[in-house]
Amino acid sequence: MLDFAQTVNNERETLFVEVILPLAIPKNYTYRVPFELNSSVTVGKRVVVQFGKSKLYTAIIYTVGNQAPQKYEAKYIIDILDDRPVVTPRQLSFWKWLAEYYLCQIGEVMNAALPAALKLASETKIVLNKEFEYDKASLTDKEYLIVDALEIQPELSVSDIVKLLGQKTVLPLLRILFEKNIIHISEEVSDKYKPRRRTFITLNPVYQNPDMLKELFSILERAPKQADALLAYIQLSRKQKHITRPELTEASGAGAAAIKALVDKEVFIADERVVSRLSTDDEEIDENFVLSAAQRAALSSINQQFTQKDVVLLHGITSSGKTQIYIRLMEQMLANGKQVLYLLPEIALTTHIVERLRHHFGNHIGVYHSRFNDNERVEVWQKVLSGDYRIVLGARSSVFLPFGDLGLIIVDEEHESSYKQYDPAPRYNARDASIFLGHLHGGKVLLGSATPSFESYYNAQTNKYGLTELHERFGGVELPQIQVVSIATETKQKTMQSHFSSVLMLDIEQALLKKEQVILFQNRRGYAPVVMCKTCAHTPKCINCDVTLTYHKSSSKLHCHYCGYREDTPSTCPACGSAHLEQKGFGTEKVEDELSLILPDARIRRMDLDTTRSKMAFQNILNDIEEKKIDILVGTQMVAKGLDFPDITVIGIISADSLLKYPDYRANERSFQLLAQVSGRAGRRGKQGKVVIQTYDPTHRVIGQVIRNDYTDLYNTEIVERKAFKYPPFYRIIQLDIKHKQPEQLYIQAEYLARELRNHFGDRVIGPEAPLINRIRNYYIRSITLKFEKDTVSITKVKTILQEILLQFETTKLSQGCIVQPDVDPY
DNA sequence: AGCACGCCGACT
DNA sequence: GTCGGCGTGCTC
Repeated sequence: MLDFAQTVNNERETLFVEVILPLAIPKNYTYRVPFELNSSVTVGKRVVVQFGKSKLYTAIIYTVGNQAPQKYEAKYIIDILDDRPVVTPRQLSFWKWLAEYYLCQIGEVMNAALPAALKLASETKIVLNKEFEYDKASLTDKEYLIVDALEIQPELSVSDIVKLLGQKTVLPLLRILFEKNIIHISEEVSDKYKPRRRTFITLNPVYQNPDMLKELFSILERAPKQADALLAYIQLSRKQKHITRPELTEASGAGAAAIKALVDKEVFIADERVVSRLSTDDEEIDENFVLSAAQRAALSSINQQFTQKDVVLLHGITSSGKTQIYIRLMEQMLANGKQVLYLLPEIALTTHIVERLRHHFGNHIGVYHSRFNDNERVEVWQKVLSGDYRIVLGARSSVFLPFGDLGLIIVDEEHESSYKQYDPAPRYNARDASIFLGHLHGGKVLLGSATPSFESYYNAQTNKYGLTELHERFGGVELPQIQVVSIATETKQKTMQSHFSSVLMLDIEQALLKKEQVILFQNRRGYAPVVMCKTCAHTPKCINCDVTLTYHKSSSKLHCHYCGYREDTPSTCPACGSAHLEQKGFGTEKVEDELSLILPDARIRRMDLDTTRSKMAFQNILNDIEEKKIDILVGTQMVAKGLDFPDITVIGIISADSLLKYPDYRANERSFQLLAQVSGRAGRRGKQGKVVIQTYDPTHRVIGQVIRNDYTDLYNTEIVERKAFKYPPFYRIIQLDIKHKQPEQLYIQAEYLARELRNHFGDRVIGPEAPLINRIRNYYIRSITLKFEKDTVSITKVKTILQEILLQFETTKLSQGCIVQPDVDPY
């Protein structure tokens, strides 16, 4: 169980609490505790406080003290929402560390950490003052509209009134009505989380006696519907322990009335229970797998290294059976009474892996990811807090769950860039945060990958982390055969059919004949990334961003992939009026389209952001592959992850060039990871897979390294450049994204900020530079990059100075309208 | 993040 | 002359 220091407070003493508000504000606020709540204030509980003129927020108690603030009169806390803390002191330390490390506000961390349902909704409700008589004629039109609406519907929220009037500024109006005593403003905080309840039906134990049961059936002869219901119950009870009323109604076909009649007769006993929204498959623990010799060696190596090191990197090629090693490690932790967090990239969190682990660990395992709704998230939160869940399988955000005693964190596919959150702050990396989290719990961290990030591999090479390598594919599965095809050569020989080389087509056709499956990878969604006028070379651009619009055939519109803007595809050039518009480049949509022309009988499906937007779509595609309803799957990066199906034997990389040419220092690392990962999808037991890589640059160094599956060579060549050009893992990078609506202002201000930074950090400051995309959502962007030597510069000191500079910058008149967003370790 | 205060253009 | 646009600053 968790152990919270329950503060026992003198009832006469005036207490003050410092709270964290779920806002991006730079400090915590102090509230006064009413005497009657003195004994209930505990760090980590939620309180309701008023902040500002009218807003109520759910805040978390951060500290409890008895010192009255000197400079202001503290407001009272309005209420305490919890009997026991929902956030542990350890989590609060974690939040604080995260805010400091990633240069953001602790309120932003709170927002990322707590499920929305634990942050109460503050809804300002408006009601009429019934005691007051007023002259309707004295009201303005808008005031009348409000009063009239309130006579029909007694309670309206501010947002209702905004909708009603069709204008944003209703508060002054409401204030007048309030001052005229016509309305009341009542604020109500409602707890949004409601546990799910189900009515369960059980048979009155009296009827366990066969004679009684027989008698019951004869009584029910004249009530056939009820007899049906009883029969259905008896049949169901053989299959499952718990039977809900809806299940019984469905199974019996007897209708709700018959069941109710039996409940009234006390044949059935109905009781309402809180049930889990999460799957509650009955426990079944399967221990029957045996590790190979290589796996056993790896496992003992990991265990041995954990005695000296807190972090171990497991470098194991695809299909080397890393998951089974994880399972063994988890079992050890459970035996020691510790909790385990198993992190996976969101995309890899498929029912496949969940079921596999449920199979082993039964209901002690919780799953947590963004596809869950909020009620489900709160439920996982509570069960982790209570210790019901010993293992959590989750995506990035599960590092925020309230673990009591975390013995081990496994970060699978640790190189995945999706561990880094970018958009709302905190811009944190769950892999790096895990290492600190593990440290807070005195637990161990295992990083697993077939293609480790250079940061992790470097740390392993320099003995900061332990290293275990596993280079043997489990069950003797062969590595796929990789063939590189020169697009240039095939084009010259006229053997390309649209985007498909003769080599790839032959392999696809053979696979189809053998009823095997094919994956085609194209790292670009949409149909044509660019539409260009043949006459004047005009290309349509987004109105909000500095990017060309991508043509999507399915919607027949041009889409912006950055802000979601869409417009109709013009039939003539908007600039010169020419009718000759040309589509340049190609995305997954076009690949799918053209392939279906060449192979009309093949069942082709596409998997990318556009086809998996809905909640179940992703899973549906996986199911269809499994059931062999799909012959060829065309997709983006998504297909590289989480697809583990035995009948996929051919993988085609339509164009490796967009990966290799990507203008970023990590392009080679990324390309290798992606190509190695996609290739790993080909072939399984007894079938050697085939990978075809199409490229204009078949002699590219990285392609050679992929073919030889030579990670070490890749690492050794790249690491030299990383050092020479001052990149991680030798340097720490902090990037500052500077945004402004007016480009001229942006340039001036960014230059000014860079100068200020140079005064402190010298030539460690690079830029301002124009990023790849100059403008997003109507904000122009510049970025300043800071590079600090890892060995010799204290990053903590750097951050302190940096924050001072930023604070100073933000308070000068020179930074008007400017937004500066720090991004620490912007992988 | 809200929300209020405060200062400039287009309307009754 | 006011209404209302959004820039700026504060919230315990």
